[in-house]
Amino acid sequence: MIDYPTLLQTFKQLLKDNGLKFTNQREVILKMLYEHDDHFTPEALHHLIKDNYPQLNVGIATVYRTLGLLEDNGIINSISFDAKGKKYEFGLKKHHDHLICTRCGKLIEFYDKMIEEQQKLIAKNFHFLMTDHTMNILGICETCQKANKPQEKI
Amino acid sequence: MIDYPTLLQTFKQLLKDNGLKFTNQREVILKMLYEHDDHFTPEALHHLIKDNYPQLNVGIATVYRTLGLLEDNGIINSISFDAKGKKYEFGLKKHHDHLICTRCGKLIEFYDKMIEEQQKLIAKNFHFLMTDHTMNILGICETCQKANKPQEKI
DNA sequence: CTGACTGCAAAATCTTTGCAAAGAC
DNA sequence: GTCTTTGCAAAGATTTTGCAGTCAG
Repeated sequence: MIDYPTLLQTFKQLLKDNGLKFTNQREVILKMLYEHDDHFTPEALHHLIKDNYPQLNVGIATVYRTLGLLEDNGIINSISFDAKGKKYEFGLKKHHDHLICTRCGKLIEFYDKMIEEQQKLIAKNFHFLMTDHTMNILGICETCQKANKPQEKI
Repeated sequence: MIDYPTLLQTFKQLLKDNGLKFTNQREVILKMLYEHDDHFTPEALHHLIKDNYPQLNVGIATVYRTLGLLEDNGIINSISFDAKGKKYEFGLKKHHDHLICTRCGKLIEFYDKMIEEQQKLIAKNFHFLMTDHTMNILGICETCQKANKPQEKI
């Protein structure tokens, strides 16, 4: 995976190329997503940053604006799992797919060689030059299954 | 696919089994989703119903409540596409995935048995109760590869 | 009759926007 | 110094909830 100094360099160049400015807020948001191999809602990320960099006093609006910026440039990815918004993860890492719990929103990453191979085959059969793919398996995670064993809501 | 009278019967039984009542509003919402092979936001569905059954005067809250009820029982599915909410579709039909051309935006549906089976296996390994899954293969279609047209956003 | 359902409006969430002050270059 | 960015608060957009009247069984 890309190392942090290189990532930072790339990010700075990207900003420069677009007449944008490199700010502490932008760096901290990038860094948090790089360092944590996890998926964050904008709000969770905001909390995390406030805890780690209280003196910066980052506003939630800046978090949203920076996430949009990073996503537009392919540095992070977002996943929509329900009506309660998106989750973001650092994007420049090994390809993987997701299991998403539709009750608690938990995301689990997985990689399956057979599926990757099969996708290549499908693309080939349709004479498609595959550049990317996403797969989400939606369902109910083990914890939620146990927690809600008796079906109550009709 | 299930025929409407059977679906209605199933729905009524489901309600009865849970001490819930069969109402005109609930039937109309079910019927709309059954009859249209399309994806609706709650708001779009609300409009459609108001246009078709103006005398019922269905409230948006009832649409949300009924969609939740139907989804919880697997009669309809929801898809999250961005932070702006979900779309719903009738759920008791054949699954398919998509190939998407990033140059011309063409969308090709496909179904692959091996991938479907493999997904089940993955869900099982994670003790996930799979309710749905989506797979999109992004790339360049045959036509666009030949045309070698300049890249543009979908 | 009784308890569930409904529409309405208000509240709750989540995200975006306007703006004056602060900051990057 | 100039133009972008920021935090704040207000506005938007979407979804949920409280409640009194209505309706199904």
